[in-house]
Amino acid sequence: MDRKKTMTDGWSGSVTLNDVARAADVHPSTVSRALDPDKSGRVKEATRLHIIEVADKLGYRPDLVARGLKSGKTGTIGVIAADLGNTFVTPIIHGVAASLEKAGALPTLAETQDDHPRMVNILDHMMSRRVDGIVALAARQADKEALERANQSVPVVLAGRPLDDTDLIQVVQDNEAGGRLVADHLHSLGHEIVAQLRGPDDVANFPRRARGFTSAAVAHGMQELSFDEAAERPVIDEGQRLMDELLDASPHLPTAVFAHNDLMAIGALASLRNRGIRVPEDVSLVGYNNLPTTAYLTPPLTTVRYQSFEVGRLAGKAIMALLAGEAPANVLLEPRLVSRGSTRRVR
Amino acid sequence: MDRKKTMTDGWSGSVTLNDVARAADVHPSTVSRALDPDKSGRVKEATRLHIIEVADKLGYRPDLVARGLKSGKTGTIGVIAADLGNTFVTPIIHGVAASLEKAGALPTLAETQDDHPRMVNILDHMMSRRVDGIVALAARQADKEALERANQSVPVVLAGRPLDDTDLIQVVQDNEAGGRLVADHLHSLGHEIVAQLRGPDDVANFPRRARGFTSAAVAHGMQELSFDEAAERPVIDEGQRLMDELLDASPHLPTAVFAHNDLMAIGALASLRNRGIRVPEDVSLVGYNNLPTTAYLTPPLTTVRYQSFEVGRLAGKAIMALLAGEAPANVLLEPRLVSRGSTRRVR
DNA sequence: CTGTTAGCGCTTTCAC
DNA sequence: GTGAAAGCGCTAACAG
Repeated sequence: MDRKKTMTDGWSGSVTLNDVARAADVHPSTVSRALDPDKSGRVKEATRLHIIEVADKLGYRPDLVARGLKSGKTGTIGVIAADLGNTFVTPIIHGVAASLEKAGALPTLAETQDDHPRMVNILDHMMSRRVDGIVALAARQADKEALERANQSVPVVLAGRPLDDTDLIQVVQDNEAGGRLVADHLHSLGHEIVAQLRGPDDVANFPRRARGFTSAAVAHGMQELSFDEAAERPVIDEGQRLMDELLDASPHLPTAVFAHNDLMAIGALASLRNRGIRVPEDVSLVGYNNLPTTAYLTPPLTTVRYQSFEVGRLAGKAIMALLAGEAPANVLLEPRLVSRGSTRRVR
Repeated sequence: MDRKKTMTDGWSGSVTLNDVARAADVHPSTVSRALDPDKSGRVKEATRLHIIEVADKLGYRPDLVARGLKSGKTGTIGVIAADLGNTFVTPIIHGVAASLEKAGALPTLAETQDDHPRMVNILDHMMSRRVDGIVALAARQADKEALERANQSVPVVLAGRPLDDTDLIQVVQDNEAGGRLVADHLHSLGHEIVAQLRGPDDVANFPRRARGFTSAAVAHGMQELSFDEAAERPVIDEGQRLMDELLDASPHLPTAVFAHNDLMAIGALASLRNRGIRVPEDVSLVGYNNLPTTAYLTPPLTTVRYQSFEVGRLAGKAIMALLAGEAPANVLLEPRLVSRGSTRRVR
């Protein structure tokens, strides 16, 4: 490993603007100008070319940290997720990264584990690092004040998880509409007795889905089994557990079940299968998010498309717009039902 | 939005060490010492407490950018993935983030899209940002020199994707052993005619899996159908396409197929199903990675466990060790076969 | 067009 | 124990 050695006698990365200036026999500020696309006009073409040549030969790399100290901009956007292990957030991060790249910015990641004190810590830490902005995928209602406080210092955009009663810019899906779509779909198939497997209450997506579903179900005159227990976390195991409990608690089977996300639906499917209840022959099942593998389940899962990448992309765009002094609007993406084999007309 | 206003008259984040010094009526360097855990001993207890109190009251946050300029350490580790849309990398990033957090560092992300020039750009950019180290998940053989060059400046660790003929520290799984496990498993079930659906050649994981599989198959006296086409990318669609081609090209069916990852296996399953070929009755099928949903497919997929989170965690640990001047060893994690319903004894 | 000067916020000698 | 002074690498007035 050469690093140790080269570190001592100066590796390529440690060539500074001053070194270039000395080698090119000009003043540092001239180098600064020559290398800045915006200002290279103010430098004589010949010197500019000379400087660039010298800089190249020396392997000069601008120090963005030093530049950041001066300019106040770090080119870094903090991205705060609840849990990077959750496949739902990945496409959002992907989208954010794609948007930032166009502006030469880079995302820096942290995880709250859905823990409020951790969220506060992370916000603090990110301010200390002078991130230019924050995209929060992890917002829970409890985090609202902390996020709004952060927004006093740098722009904050919420992505994928909305918050009630806030002025923060939000890029999310219309979850109520999504819930309604599911109820509409089930109604159109003749279902009259339905139930929900709820995701955690404190993540606004889930109560909104529930509200949309219930309101449409009521409007259609459907009967919803009352089952208010919510999953601790919206994961496969919890879906299975809730489905088990619903089956144990209910005197009669619903003809259709709406699981608040695909992972919970997969768990529900396992629960039903274990008891010999067939999907969709005995019970129809709907998920949410349209994860890539849901189409390959048996039966393929009916679900609601959540354009996570798009959410991330637009959130990234919004944060860059805020930094440019513009005032981006909230975005509410429209859900779309993806009808597959796990739902069928009730006999 | 208060930001604009507060930006003008000074928001909480802009309280500097100098402000604290002035308010506490001491010299800036005393504040610096009082707030540095390592040096707080050299400050009188009373002044220290006073300073801390004042700092708190003013809402002082150290500026990590300024500190970084001085110390040369940014507390940032560059993480380079090929494609954040690939669910295989997410747990690795998750693991890296978890390890870094313990050291107060944060990952900064970029994507190569498996494009070599982009890799070079990203490395450049990350050096410019003075990242303290780099964890590369995206290594292709073509990137070797660029990564080794970066390693002259800051420590580089490879995670999840190995590289041949390099001294870079690597944290990966023993893919050859994984391939052998699959062949052993199929042999133990009496399979004699087998085939592989190959992942891209330029990602060392896949040729290694292929090599391990073939060598064990040969050792067991099994016959491997020659089918050398490799997927462009290791995804569902490509798995389906390759399976289709294999079926079209081969005069007789293999009794078992090894898809180089789970996504390709899912595609293969769809292809087989479309032709009325049953898994596992007619053909056994094996994947690789043990993605969470594979257990819920019909049939549940036999696969090889890849401890991605662990790979990330250890890679993060390795990079922090390198920064601490230690010399971590390469890590080669042992794969484990997860036997499920998609493979059965041949009749 | 180019050089001079100053300083971003912090740490770190070196004095006293 | 604390203060003074210098400087990390860069940019941004301001001169000339």
